[in-house]
Amino acid sequence: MLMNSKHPLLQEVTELHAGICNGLADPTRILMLYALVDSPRNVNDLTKTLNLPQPTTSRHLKILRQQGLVIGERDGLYIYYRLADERIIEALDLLRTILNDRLTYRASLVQSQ
Amino acid sequence: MLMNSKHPLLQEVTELHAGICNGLADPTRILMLYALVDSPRNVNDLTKTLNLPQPTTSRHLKILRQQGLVIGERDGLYIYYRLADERIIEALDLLRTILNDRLTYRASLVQSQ
DNA sequence: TAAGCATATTCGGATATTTACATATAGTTC
DNA sequence: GAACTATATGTAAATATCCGAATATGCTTA
Repeated sequence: MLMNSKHPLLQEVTELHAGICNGLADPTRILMLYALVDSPRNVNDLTKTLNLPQPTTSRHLKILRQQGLVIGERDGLYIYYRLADERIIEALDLLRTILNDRLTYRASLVQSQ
Repeated sequence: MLMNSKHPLLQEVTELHAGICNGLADPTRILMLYALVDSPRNVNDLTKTLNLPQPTTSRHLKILRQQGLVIGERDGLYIYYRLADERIIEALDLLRTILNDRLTYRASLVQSQ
C-alpha cells in the first residue's frame, strides 16, 4: 500500500525513482544503454557507434553513472562502461513493448481503412 | 539487433521511447500512477490524495496523457483517469526494485561497520 | 618529463520544465 | 440561463536540460 505523499522517506525514494527514469528519458542515453547490452564499451567506441561528439558521449555517460545505470571501470587508457543492472534493459524493453503495441495498433487502423 | 542510430525509423521510435520515460521522470507523476493502480480516480480525488494544487494535478495528468500513460474518461461532471497499460507499473516496479536493492546494499554496509 | 591518446569538464546560449496564481472552459442542476 | 462544481489553460518566474566548442585532466609510452 502506498503511503501518504507527505511521508518523508517515500518522498525521497520516489525522487530517486524519478531520477532513474530521468536517466532513461533521452534518446541518446537509451541508444547508449542498448549498445551496452552485449558487452562493455569504452567512450570512443560508443562515440563512434552513436555518431556523437566525444564530449556529448561523456556527458550522457556521466548522467547514466549518477543515476546508477552504468558502471565505468578503467583499464589502462580506456574506461569501459557496462550496464549496472540487466533489469534496466528489462524495464526499457517493457516500455518499448507498450510503444510497439500502440504503433502496431495505429498501423492496423490505417490498414483497415 | 539494434540498427545504426542514423536510421530514421529507429530514431523516431527511440524518441517516443524516451518520451514515455520522460513521462515517468517526475516524483509527482510516479505517485499519481501508483495512485491509479487499484482503481480510476478523478482529478479532485488525486489532488487531495497527493496534496497538490488542482492545476498542478491537471498539468501532470496532461503530460501522462500525452505520453499515453493514462486515459481519462469523462463521466458527467468528473473525468476519471486510469492507467493506459498495466505494464507501466511493471516497468516502474522493476526500476524501483533496482533502487531498493541499491539502498538495501548501502544500508547493509552501514550495519556492518 | 614530453608527447599523445582517451576521457571529462567548463562555458555559453537556446530551449524546456515546473510551479503558483489567476482565469477560462465544460458539464450539471436549479 | 444563472449558479455551481470539476477540470483545463494562460502567464510569468525559477530552474533545469541540452548542445557545441574549447579546454582540461588522466594514463601511458618513449
